[in-house]
Amino acid sequence: MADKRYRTKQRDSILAYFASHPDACLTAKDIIESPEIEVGEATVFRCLSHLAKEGLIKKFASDEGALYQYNREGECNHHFHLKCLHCGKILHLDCELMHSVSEHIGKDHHFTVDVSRTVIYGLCEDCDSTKR
Amino acid sequence: MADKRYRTKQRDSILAYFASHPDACLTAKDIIESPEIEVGEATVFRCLSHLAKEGLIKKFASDEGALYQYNREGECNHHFHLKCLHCGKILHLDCELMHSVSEHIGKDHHFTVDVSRTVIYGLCEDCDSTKR
DNA sequence: CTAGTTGCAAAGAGTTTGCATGGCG
DNA sequence: CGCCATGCAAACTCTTTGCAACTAG
Repeated sequence: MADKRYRTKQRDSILAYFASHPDACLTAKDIIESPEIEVGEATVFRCLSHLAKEGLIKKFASDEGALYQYNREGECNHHFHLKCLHCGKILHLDCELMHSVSEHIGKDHHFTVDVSRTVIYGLCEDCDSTKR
Repeated sequence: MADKRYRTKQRDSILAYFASHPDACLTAKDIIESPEIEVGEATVFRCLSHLAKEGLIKKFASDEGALYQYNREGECNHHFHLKCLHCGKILHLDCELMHSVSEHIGKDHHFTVDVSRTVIYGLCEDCDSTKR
């Protein structure tokens, strides 16, 4: 496998795209079809996989293929994320109580929570009100 | 769309398979390749989708395609689930504190948590100890 | 120059759909 | 009998891989 990483314009443009959409969850398709990015399909997948492996972006599974999201230098790795099932918006749950929740699960349920991989699903305020 | 549902032996055998593996997370492939089940590929997908829509099983996304899990008459809909990133095991987090967590998120963060759709990722006790 | 990267096209998985046949109610 | 379900194969989508040309270091 590749150990060294070259800095190419393709890689840079994909990373820049994530940096300019720091809260968005993007599919590979989003990037391939994005007019700002002129990169071959296979390269997009390869870059995404590299970037995810390096921790610069996060990857998670969804119904319509893998989603990728910018990882702002690890600053989102210590809090939970909420994702709205209706509009797809991601909220950052930075809150003391939630830190103690991880501890509680670790101590009392013997399970080491990986906060950065966990997404709590539900409905955001806006979607919840329009749905009733 | 189909509103009525017929009871067929294919549907029954798939449901029985879930009932006999109540904690397992199964892919469509698992079911198609299972020797106990003699059902066409397309039918498996159609049944899974029906069963999920009816709430008899739960569906969630993963890297290798959708996972389906038996839903024991809704009794898993009010607690969180923990999934080990290493061995894939699912644990049921039935605990008072966690109920109040949903409430807290609802009240203080204006987000209505859908417990049944949420999976908390991390490492279970066994995998955590072998990993260090 | 060397090793990683790219783009294209082909190959692969997983899943869906069209259509004629079969089976529940 | 009517209508949904089934099975097969073809179609589709998302993702990976082989390979020759290319480029960063």
